[in-house]
Amino acid sequence: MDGSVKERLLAAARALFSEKGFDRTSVREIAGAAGANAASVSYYFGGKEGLYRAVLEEIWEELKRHFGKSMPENRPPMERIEGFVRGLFAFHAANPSLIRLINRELADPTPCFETVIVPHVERIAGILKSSISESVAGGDLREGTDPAIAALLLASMSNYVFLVGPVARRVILDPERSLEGLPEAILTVFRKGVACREA
Amino acid sequence: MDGSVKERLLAAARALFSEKGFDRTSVREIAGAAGANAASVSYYFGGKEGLYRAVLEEIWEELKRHFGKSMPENRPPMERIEGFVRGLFAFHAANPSLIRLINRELADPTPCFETVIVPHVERIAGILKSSISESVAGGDLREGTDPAIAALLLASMSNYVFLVGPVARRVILDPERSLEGLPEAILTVFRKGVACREA
DNA sequence: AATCGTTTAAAACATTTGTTTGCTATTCTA
DNA sequence: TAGAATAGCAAACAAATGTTTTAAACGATT
Repeated sequence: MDGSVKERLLAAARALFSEKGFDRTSVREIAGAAGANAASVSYYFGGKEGLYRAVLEEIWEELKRHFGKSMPENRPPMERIEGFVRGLFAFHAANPSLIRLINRELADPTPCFETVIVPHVERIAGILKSSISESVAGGDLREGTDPAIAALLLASMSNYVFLVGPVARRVILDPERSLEGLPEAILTVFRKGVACREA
Repeated sequence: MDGSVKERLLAAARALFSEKGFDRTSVREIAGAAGANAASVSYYFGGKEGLYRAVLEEIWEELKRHFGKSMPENRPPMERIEGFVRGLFAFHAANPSLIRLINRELADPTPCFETVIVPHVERIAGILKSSISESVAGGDLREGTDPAIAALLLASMSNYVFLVGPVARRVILDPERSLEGLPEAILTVFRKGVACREA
């Protein structure tokens, strides 16, 4: 075991919460995986929920950094939109089963939702919506496009696969199919769906 | 209270499971809402999971009937595709917060997943994919369209809003915006995204 | 070396969970 | 009508959970 108990708890909690969700993970299980005692969860994080909150915040910080790179502010809006989709897929590739933690929170909010999730989602949604607005103004997307709806549909396509998980992926996609071409497919559908000129 | 205890349990369980999910709903809570005793859950359904399974099966039967009407087999494939989207939205409108139960199961499978969810999803996915294939063959959708990916993206757009629930809808869409025009927006994006001629 | 605050573990604790056990009332049947 | 089966409930039960308590080990500082 390397790292402090606190760090190990955080890492173990992250893995277990990601895989099974908040409710189906017990503090004893986390502590066991971290090679620590169950009491240390309350000691360091004030309880199970505090640990969960810490995990969520850690993830959002990473996602923020990630989007900071894939959606550069100084680039044209259409590039930021593409960066959103590609960045999301790349992040997932680097952290399998992790986005499910966030999405699970979107589907079934815990008390953390309002304090840690909403602000971050609002931020990303804001960037996405304004990028779309700018693209409309700049003539890259069709006049009359509703930024909120367009953002929602883009987020839908980009998130759903990860949300429904490998099991459901198996049912809809072919069993051994990779997600290789999906970001491009999404962008193509998005572009043709709301664009007024070919990319 | 009307109906037998068994029926009342089923109705209460359906409402509570839909709203809060399996883990966060206790049998005492269900029994209380049904005006019955907690023991009756084990008595009639063999346990909490049995009751949950019964609820899921009931919902799928309804959804099946619903899709049977909105996706008529004797109509052209593009109409079935439209029927999928409109039917899903209509079903949701009639049963708010209910599709979340199914989607929650997709995101976090319980033991019921393999036995009750997979077969039904496979069925719908099959219909969707073959409708898309036929549309491609018939010239309504672009040559080279991948039916599996197209079906996945359509399902993504149609399901995500309901999955993330009212709370997250608030964040992405405007607060008081209705879902009125969404099915048409989805179909437009889908058509333009993978169609080769305007609808 | 003694003392203080921090860290860790084991055990005890209080709750909540789903389920089972008896027992009572009702309903159907012979 | 007598008896058996079913329906329903309150209470008891066992297991699991998150948390608190208690105490021991450790490390730095004086």
